[in-house]
Parts: sequence; structure tokens; C-alpha cells
Amino acid sequence: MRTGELARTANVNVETLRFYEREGLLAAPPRGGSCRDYPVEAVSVVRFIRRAQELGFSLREIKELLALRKVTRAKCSDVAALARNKIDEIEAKIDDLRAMRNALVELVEGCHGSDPIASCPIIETLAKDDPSLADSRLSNQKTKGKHDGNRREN
Amino acid sequence: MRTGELARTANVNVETLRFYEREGLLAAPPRGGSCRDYPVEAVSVVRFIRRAQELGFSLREIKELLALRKVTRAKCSDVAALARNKIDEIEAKIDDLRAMRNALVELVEGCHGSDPIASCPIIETLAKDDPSLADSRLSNQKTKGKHDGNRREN
DNA sequence: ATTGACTCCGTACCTAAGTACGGGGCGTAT
DNA sequence: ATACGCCCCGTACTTAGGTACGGAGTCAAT
Repeated sequence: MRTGELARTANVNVETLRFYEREGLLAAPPRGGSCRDYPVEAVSVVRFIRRAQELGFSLREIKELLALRKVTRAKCSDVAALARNKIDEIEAKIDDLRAMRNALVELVEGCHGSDPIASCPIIETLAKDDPSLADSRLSNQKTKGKHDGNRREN
Repeated sequence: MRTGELARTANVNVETLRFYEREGLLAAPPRGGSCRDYPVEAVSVVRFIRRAQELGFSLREIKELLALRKVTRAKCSDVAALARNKIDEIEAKIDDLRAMRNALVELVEGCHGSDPIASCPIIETLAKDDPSLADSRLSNQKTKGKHDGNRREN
């Protein structure tokens, strides 16, 4: 199976396959001449990747998942642990989004009709010089990784 | 008010201020010599930006919001419309995340204890060669913008 | 023998929202 | 007079997940 065929059956771009190979997600297949010759299993691997993405896993995590799959003494519970972890992450994101949504709904409710923008309560709230509404979520959401993204006080 | 002071009071990085200026979010202030000399209102603008970000607005959208604020004949309802739009977007994201969460929960429930990974239902489900679970959300979520991101069939 | 389809490779580009870097200038306090 | 702190600028780098480009090679059919 050559790249084009694999790409078509797995419904991804050819470049994406090369990209996955570079990233270590898809094993480099044997070559027939200069061309990659994928085994049929490659289709499942690519589909695995896409489905795991749909479930919210990053490529980095999917790589772990794929690696785990090859460790024969790995347990079902190892996978379940990763999945539960991801569930927690997703729930945290949902909570964040819900908080945003609620805040916006509240603002919209205070904002009626054809009043001039000068007195728009949404704009006023956002522009308020009150630092008590400072960036709480913004500073909490990326507190991991080697260079932490928005360190501002030091 | 110089950049350092504005950065400190608005709780952002100095580089961020320059960045906002380049992006047209923060008006270029007059210069005293070579140094920027911000009016006090700049603090509100920067805080406006950060708060709007917390509500889920992108910088591009915040730019619109800030522009709208200066159009004196703009109405409250113009702002409300943008806000409602954003609410819809956020709700769509929440729905997406809930679907992921539910799918994961279901998978985790089927995955008990210390069974070997070879028979893990999560792994099996992901690796299944059944294209009916193909990328639905993945192809719907970014259907806008000039070059659409994952066009694969043509 | 040349067109067309397919593949190869490395590299550059994309979005978003910044952060980091290196070189240089200005003002003041020691 | 020089070191410190602050500021200037342009440019490059970051993460994530790819996409696009250009030049070259290989194969079969016309």
C-alpha cells in the first residue's frame, strides 16, 4: 500500500502521513524502491490517531497511547487512567467555558436595545478600571510546560 | 506613563504592549523623546483587552469591539449581537467537549481492571477498521477562513 | 519520447498570542 | 565616567497540527 492509497482510505492528506512518520506516530514502513510500502495495519493506526484526536487527545498523548499498545504487559487500567485524566481535563475546560458563557449571558441581559454605545453596560464593565476582575483563568490555564507562557510578575 | 509603568499596572508584559500596538489594539501614544508616554486611559484599554479575552473573545474580535466603542452612533445592540454570537460559539464548543467527555466515559466504563492491554476495549475501539466513526467534528470545526485547514477530498 | 500520475525530499508557511533576543540609546546616581 | 535601569527597535522563536512548494525521480501508456 502506497502513501496515496493509505491517505485515501484513511481520509487524510499525504503530507499528514509524512508528518505523522516524522513525529513518530506512524512507523516508517519498508520501501519498495524509493516508495513507502505500508502494511494494511497502517490504516488502523492512522484511524486510531484520528479517533483519539476526536476524543480530545493531543498527538503527544496519542503517541503514548500507541506506545502503550505495544507494551504487552501493559494493563487495561493504564489506558483507563489516561482516559480518566483526559476526562478531567475536558471537564475543566467545560467549566471554564461555562463560566465565560454565564458571564456573557449576564452582560447581554443588562444590555438593552438601541441605547447609544456610550452607555453600554458591556463595554462599561469591560473598560472598568477595577483590577479585582484581573486575569484569573488566564494565568491558571497554562501552568505547565517548561516555559510557562505568561509569567509577568517576578 | 511609560511602558514599564503601564505594563505593571495593567499586569501585562512590556512586549505585549508593543505587540498590541503593532496589532492596532492599543493606539500609539505620543512620545516624550523616544519613549512612549501613555495617557491614563491606556490602562482601561489594556484591561478591556484582557477581560474580553477572558470572556472568550479573540484579539481580532476585541479590535472590533474597541473600534465599535469609538463609533458614537453605534448602539448597545451592536455589542450585544457580538456577545450573543460569542455565546453561541462557546455553547457549540461546550457541546463538542461534552460529546468527547461522554464518549470517553463510556469507553472507560467498558474497561475494567488488570486485563492485558491486548484486549482493552478502548484501544480496540480506537483501532477498529470501521470508517463509520470517521472525522465528523474534525472537519466541521474550522469551516471558515480563506484557506480552510483540512480540505482533503478534491 | 514525452506526457501524466504518482512519489520522494527538505524546507517554508500557516494561525494565535504572545515571548525572547541582541544591539543600541538616554538619564541619573555613584 | 561609568554602571544601572529603563526604553527603543527589528527580528526570530514558541506550541500544535498540519499544509504548501519546488525540484527531482520513477513508472506506464500514448
